[in-house]
Amino acid sequence: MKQSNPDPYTDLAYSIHAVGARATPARMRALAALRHAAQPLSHADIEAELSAERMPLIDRVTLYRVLDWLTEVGLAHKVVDFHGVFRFSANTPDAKHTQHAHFRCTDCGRVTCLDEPVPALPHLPRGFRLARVELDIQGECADCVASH
Amino acid sequence: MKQSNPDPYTDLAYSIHAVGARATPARMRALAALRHAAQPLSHADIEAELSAERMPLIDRVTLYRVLDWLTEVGLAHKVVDFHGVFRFSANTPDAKHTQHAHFRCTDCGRVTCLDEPVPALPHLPRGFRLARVELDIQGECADCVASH
DNA sequence: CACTAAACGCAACTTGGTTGCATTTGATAT
DNA sequence: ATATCAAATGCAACCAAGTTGCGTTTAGTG
Ligand SMILES: [Mn+2]
Ligand SMILES: [Mn+2]
Ligand SMILES: [Zn+2]
Ligand SMILES: [Zn+2]
Repeated sequence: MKQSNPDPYTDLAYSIHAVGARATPARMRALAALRHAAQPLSHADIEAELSAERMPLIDRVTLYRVLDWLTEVGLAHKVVDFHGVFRFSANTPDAKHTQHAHFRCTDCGRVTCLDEPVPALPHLPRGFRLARVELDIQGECADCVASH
Repeated sequence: MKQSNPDPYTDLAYSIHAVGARATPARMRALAALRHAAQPLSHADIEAELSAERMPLIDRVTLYRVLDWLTEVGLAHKVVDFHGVFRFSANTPDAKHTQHAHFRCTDCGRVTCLDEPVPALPHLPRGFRLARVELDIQGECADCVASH
């Protein structure tokens, strides 16, 4: 368990060891991809990125398992997009991405983080227990509206 | 274009003719299923229901096309659930289902309509155009929490 | 360096959804 | 009533995303 990097967040192996697990290449590379991404990535997105890095290929099943595992241990966040495809994002230490909503442009496909906080939920009937909430907002971004 | 039923909403053929299209068995039966449903139904749900009615079977491709068509003309509403599966609900004339959120129990799978209105959205950056919003709330319902 | 639980790679499979095309049919016009 | 034809259907083949089972490899530990 070497401690290479002084910043615990940017050190991939450190982050993985921190949840008590083995820091394998597949996990580190997938997590790196998520951390450098500007938007939530699909399995296909990540597979494409990883195979561009000229390194040994990671099996697609392994990648599915790694992504679900990252989600399980809280290093990533999993949501389903409007096409029914799962997308993953890195959970920053302060969990920024869970605190705000995302806007997806139907034209160019870009995802914009909305800076305002997610609105308060309608409160649940007595006895109900909340697990998670997903808020997806779809439309056209300013660029696409302008260029019509 | 016979006008059999005095209530235009409960008359399936009427509703379909009203959007200028042919009232076929597949369309009427699918729409009926959605209108009688207490929750949004998946393609598989509807297929099961339709094949229980002892009538000629409707091809699965036709059902996919009918559901997307109903959505296109505004007779139905299409959303994607937490598993990435599309679910459809009938659009009542006053569009009730678009005005409130749904709670899905991870245990028993039941969907509960939350009576409170959907909270106000975070407002969008200048120039953005909103098309649709999807709010999904997941957790355990009171029954499942009680029976642990 | 040896050990072993944990992770990986591969093949096969499943589910949900789509495409192309030949055949049938609902509504209209005669 | 019947002919007509765009619109809708049925079928076969295909695709994309995700899962399961199992034998092999490997990260971390002593
Ligand atoms: Mn964000
Ligand atoms: Mn799918
Ligand atoms: Zn755009
Ligand atoms: Zn329940």
